[in-house]
Amino acid sequence: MKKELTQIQKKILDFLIDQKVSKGIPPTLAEIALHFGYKNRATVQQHLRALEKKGFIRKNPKLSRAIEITVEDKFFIPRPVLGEVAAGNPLTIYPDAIDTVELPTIARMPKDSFLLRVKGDSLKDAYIFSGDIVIVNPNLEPKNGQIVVAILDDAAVVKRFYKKKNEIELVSENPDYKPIVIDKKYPSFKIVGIVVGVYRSMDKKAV
Amino acid sequence: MKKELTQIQKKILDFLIDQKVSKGIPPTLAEIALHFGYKNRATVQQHLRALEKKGFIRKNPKLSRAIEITVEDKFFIPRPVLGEVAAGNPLTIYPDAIDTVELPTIARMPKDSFLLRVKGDSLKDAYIFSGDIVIVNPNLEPKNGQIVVAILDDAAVVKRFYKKKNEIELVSENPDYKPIVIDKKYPSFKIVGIVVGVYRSMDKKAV
DNA sequence: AAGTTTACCATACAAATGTATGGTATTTTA
DNA sequence: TAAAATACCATACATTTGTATGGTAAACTT
Repeated sequence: MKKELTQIQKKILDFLIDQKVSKGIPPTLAEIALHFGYKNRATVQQHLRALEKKGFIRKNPKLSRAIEITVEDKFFIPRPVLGEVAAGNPLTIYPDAIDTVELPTIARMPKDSFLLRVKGDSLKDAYIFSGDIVIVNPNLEPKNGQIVVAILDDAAVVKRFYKKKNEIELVSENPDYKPIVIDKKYPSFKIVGIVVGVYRSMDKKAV
Repeated sequence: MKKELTQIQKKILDFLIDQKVSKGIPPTLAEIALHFGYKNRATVQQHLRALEKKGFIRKNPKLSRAIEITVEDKFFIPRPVLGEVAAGNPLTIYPDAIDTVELPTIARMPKDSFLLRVKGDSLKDAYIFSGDIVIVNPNLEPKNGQIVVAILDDAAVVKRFYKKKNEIELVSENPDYKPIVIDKKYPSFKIVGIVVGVYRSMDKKAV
């Protein structure tokens, strides 16, 4: 049996994954048809049948929205990590995803938050370590003492944020690193978002 | 308007959250009715109407499974923390939930897993700290080097697991703590589960 | 050249689904 | 004590949904 997907089948699978990740629920046939402009559900039906035949999804017959995505591990869907962010010295942030993190299929990432993998050890006294995944919300105003992700000359850092009179100070918790002081008018400085959580999977830690 | 939930309404909300987290999709009215033993969907219908009236969910009319949970931030779902577990000296584990944690939906949380809050600093070299939430999966076999939760005489510890010839060694990463050595026939020793993830919220860290 | 796969369409239908309406009994609130 | 909310039940109905069947046209195997 041929296992490769056609262009359209791949687009539909992408849509299924995207819906499941962003909306939390798989779409109905009608919703898929609407999205792709099909005039009836039978067309979608055949694409799904092809996807199931090739082993990418499993359908629970008769139940609505019961499309299981069986690529890889059933539990996890790779999510892009948008870049690496330095806790010590700045690292470049990549325009495209540089890596993927295994997130559960059940996971629902809000559209406005994203993930970054931390490199470096300057935040070790804030208990964030190299390899950890930080959850970044770009739609929050930073308050003093919060940990933020900031862009400095095309590089990104994750540090604790302090607003002074005419400058902003980004401090590491690790005394080995000096605080970064930014004048408010510094052109290429931008707060990317607030770190709202840290997540670390233990999978790879076994010896 | 009264905002408090009745016992049954709370149970139904819990079920909605649980289904969304574990299955990824909210249930249909029929599925809820089946779970609670109701003979028809109209009963569920009224409970959902009450939940919506009190502002805990939002329904997208006419669409199947279109139940949005609107409690607090949609990003975080409250999950019970079953007890506290010692990374240093053993602590008692509580039979009922002692607290709830707003766990991000991105965190891996299989249905059979549960949460424990860590106290103590014996695992600080494994980057787990007092106050962190560990996600524990009780249905995995421990491998050498993995971090496990174990029960010793009605108290629980979280330590790194090493299986030797005739004994099991539970070691701290912190050199201040001596390893615990357990004979395989020790009666009240039991592995509770494997730590599959660590989560820490940043909310409270702002100064 | 013939067969298969792909990519759409249309129509039809049973089951699932959400919803409306009305009923009964108990508990809570005013 | 009366009114309102709660917690179930039953029946009914229009849509939604998944699915089956059959058709057309193009692209790609063999």
